[in-house]
Amino acid sequence: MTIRVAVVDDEELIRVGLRIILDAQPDLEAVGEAADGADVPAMVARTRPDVVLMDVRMPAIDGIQATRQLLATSALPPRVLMITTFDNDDYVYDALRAGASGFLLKRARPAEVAEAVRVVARGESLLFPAAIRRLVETHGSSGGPAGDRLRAARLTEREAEVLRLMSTGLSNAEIAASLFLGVETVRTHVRNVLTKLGARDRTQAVIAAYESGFISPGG
Amino acid sequence: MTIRVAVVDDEELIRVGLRIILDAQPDLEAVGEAADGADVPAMVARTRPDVVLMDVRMPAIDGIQATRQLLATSALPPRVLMITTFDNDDYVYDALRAGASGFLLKRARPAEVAEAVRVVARGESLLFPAAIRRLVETHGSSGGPAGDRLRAARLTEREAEVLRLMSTGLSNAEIAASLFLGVETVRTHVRNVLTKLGARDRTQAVIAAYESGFISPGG
DNA sequence: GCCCGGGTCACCCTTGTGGGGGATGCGGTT
DNA sequence: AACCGCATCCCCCACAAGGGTGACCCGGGC
Repeated sequence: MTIRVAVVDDEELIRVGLRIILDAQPDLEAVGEAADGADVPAMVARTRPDVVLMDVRMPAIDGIQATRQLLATSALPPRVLMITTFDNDDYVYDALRAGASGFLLKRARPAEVAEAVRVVARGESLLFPAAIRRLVETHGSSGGPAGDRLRAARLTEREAEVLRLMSTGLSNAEIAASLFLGVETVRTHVRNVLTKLGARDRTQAVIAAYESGFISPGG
Repeated sequence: MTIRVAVVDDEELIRVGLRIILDAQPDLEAVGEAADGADVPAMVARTRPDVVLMDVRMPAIDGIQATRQLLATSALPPRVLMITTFDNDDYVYDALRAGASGFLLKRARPAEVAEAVRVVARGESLLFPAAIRRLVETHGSSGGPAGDRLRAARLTEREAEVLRLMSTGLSNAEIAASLFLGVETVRTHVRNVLTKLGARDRTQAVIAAYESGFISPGG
């Protein structure tokens, strides 16, 4: 029932810190560590984590490569949460393509770390705080991995419907009128959509919808 | 208090479909139909609709001409919402010049149709989601009631820059920080962008940016 | 039986947003 | 000189939006 988590980072300080944070949660359990991407396959095979917190920059094999190997060679691969400083995240797109489920800021608070682990363990994704911004500005998703992420966000039918209406520019009240619902209900759905997409507001959610291919320009 | 709507389209299937959609809404009422622009004046005089959904292409008199006649000859003309497939939008300017209040995609979802009708019935224009396409970059022609709208859609460099940042999901404060401006300045630019695009809020503006090609998914 | 996810709706609270003004300076144009 | 578009910044105000929390009902799985 507990979520098994492994930590991959070349800095021991980070590993220890994350382990403490994780073990402090009743539903999380730190089951393994690795100091380099090269050690990941063996460690994962041994400890069978549900989620791997993976640093990007590491001496021998970096987090992107390690993630790619992991998801390509394993039968039931764990979810991978990339650890990033956000200072230089040109690799965001590469990480998504490699199959990462989301991003975790190194300066995230313990509660955020724990929650992020739970989210990806559920099979959902954590696109926003770090990722979409770069997706928009730099390379393209081109209906590729980002689309999988959004689909993996597992919106319920109602939430997807609300997101579609949000993406046409409707306000909460208008969505409510269109679906014959109360505004409070729409607000609930919108809130769930924002949470699941990691979006801060409806604008970011709509951007995510476009960037992921959930919505296509021109219809 | 119900909004009276008339449908003008040469395809009966479209007319029936729209009528069903409209009558399904408690606040909308389909009051008239016409199969060609030539029949519009008489039909409008008889049924006195608040909004006319007008197809562009019709056998004898097309939607542009019918709209022009309607708004020129009637004392209190109804609002006209052009129905378009968006395949060929060369007539967008002509439609706006003729006095159309907005555009409706033929593949629009029922909820969107209903909402579009409500919007134009309120006297607002609906440049969404079809018409923006060129407005951002291109400048319209001159003259006519819609000429101002088109000219107004020309964004200044600063406004375009702000729109770009809005389209990455940034808040006003974040845009201000990015451009080393005061928040009030950004608010002014945002307000101008919204006005020029006919958008009600930043979400609609971002949608317009995507729909117009001003922003493309994937950068 | 119970639990749980989904959908529905309610309340509180804070803040960002957007609409309405206006003011200033600056660089072109006429 | 007068004008105007543009950019910058200021005020007030109303309200939608978003976060947090809790509630109810339903249907399905344990």
